[in-house]
Amino acid sequence: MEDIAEMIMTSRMPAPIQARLSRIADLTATEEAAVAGLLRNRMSLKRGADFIKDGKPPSAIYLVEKGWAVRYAITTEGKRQIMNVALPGDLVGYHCSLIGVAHYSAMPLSETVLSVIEPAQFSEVLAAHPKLSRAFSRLAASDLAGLRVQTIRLGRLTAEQRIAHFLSELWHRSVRIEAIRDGWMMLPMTQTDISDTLGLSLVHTNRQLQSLKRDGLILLKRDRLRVVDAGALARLGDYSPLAL
Amino acid sequence: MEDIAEMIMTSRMPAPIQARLSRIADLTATEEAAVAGLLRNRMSLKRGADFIKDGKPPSAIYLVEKGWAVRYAITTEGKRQIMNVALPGDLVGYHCSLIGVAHYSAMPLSETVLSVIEPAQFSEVLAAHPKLSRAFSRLAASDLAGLRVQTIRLGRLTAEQRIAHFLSELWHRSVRIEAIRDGWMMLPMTQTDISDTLGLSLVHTNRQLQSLKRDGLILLKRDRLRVVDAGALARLGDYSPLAL
DNA sequence: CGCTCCTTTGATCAGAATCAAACAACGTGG
DNA sequence: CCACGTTGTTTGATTCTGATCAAAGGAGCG
Repeated sequence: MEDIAEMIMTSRMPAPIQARLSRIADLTATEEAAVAGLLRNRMSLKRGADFIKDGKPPSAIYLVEKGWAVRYAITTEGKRQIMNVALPGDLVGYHCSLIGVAHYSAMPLSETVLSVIEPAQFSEVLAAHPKLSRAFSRLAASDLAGLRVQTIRLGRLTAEQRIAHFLSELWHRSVRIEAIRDGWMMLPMTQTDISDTLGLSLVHTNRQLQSLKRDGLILLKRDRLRVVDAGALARLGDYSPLAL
Repeated sequence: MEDIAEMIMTSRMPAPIQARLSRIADLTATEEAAVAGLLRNRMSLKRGADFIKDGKPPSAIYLVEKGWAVRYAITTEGKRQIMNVALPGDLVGYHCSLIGVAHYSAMPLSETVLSVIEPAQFSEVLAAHPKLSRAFSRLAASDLAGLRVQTIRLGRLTAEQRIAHFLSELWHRSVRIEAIRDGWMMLPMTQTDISDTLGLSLVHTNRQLQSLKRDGLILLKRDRLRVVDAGALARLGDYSPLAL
């Protein structure tokens, strides 16, 4: 019974965004259907395939369904800064499509499935459903909040703290979207990706990660992470989960 | 004649936001009046008087009319990180009011005049005027863009570059809002404020500023800044003005 | 099996933090 | 109107975090 109900549900609206929105506002069947209507086009990309390019007009709005993606920019000196990481259920490119030009690039970190949303259709749906409009505004607000946290992380935390803080955030967000399996989280980021997110050098990132392992706070294999002592890690990185 | 026309104009909608919105979309008289209706309550605050407090539900949305304000947070170690600076025409607290809790504090850097907007009234107006709604969404988008730029600045620029980049941004934004008088810009920030924005120590900030003065890129007095060679400063800081 | 990408280690260097203290400007009250 | 306290700026000396350089291991893949 449960299963059937769930299947019907997910056949209407893909799981990640469904879970996300339902935590923000509870939607009527009509509203859910409207969202589902936006998400009919899927696209599968492999690591590194930019789907938004800095300086170009974005061609769509993207919803991450499976896998991870990052927003990033490259300085004239060729250094890369990753601004944030988008997990399943996160929307990428909405605000760029408002301005008409992307001010960052976006790419998947691993094999990733995206829903491709037509901007015009998106604004139609928002206009027609005020409750959805509000829900998506809140999603945008949490994006903003995440960026502000990134600012603190880069500006005022030490290398060790940044890593502890960042891993805490990833862990916490993964818990929220139920992406922890058997106590492990898939972590499709290289250490280079992590350093480019945290404004550190690769070598230093590597050493700090090792130190966290040595201290028994985390376990880290190839592409999986396990946070052993989430409390201690959060305290070390001065991390507190965002409201919402 | 000009003066009278201008006075009528400003009696409808205060100058800073008027200029801002009109660059984004051209509004009808009705829409302008709707905005003006939101901005009837003014408030004057002195430096340091928090009008948004981290962790508390924000009581209103604020529009900076005169003076500068900053969004900031304090780490558990007591370090302050300023996330961004709000100049006249900038909106503060909109997204916090959506979430219902502020994830930063905000305070004026100097004697500052704010318009206090009732959140409920604000969303009513947005609901009633789709064009305004879109215009404010774009404002929000440029906020986001500014934060992303701050991320790059903190993560991948050297101290010298950060300062050059930041001063370039302030200068450019001041030009946009016509706040340059006789080639000088009011800069109501202490060097401590600047260091807390750029994630630097006070001492280092001071030395880098002096170096920019020595190199003839800027002139800096007590509370005024003059950018002598905007091109060189921008190049040094890898700054490029945001679209919009 | 050989290539490529990623991680790890070692050694050195430099940018920026910290510590300490003097100096300058400002506002206030006597 | 000046003395004084406060806040902000400047300077000097030292320390340390984290960058850079160089190169060796590992893992996955065609």
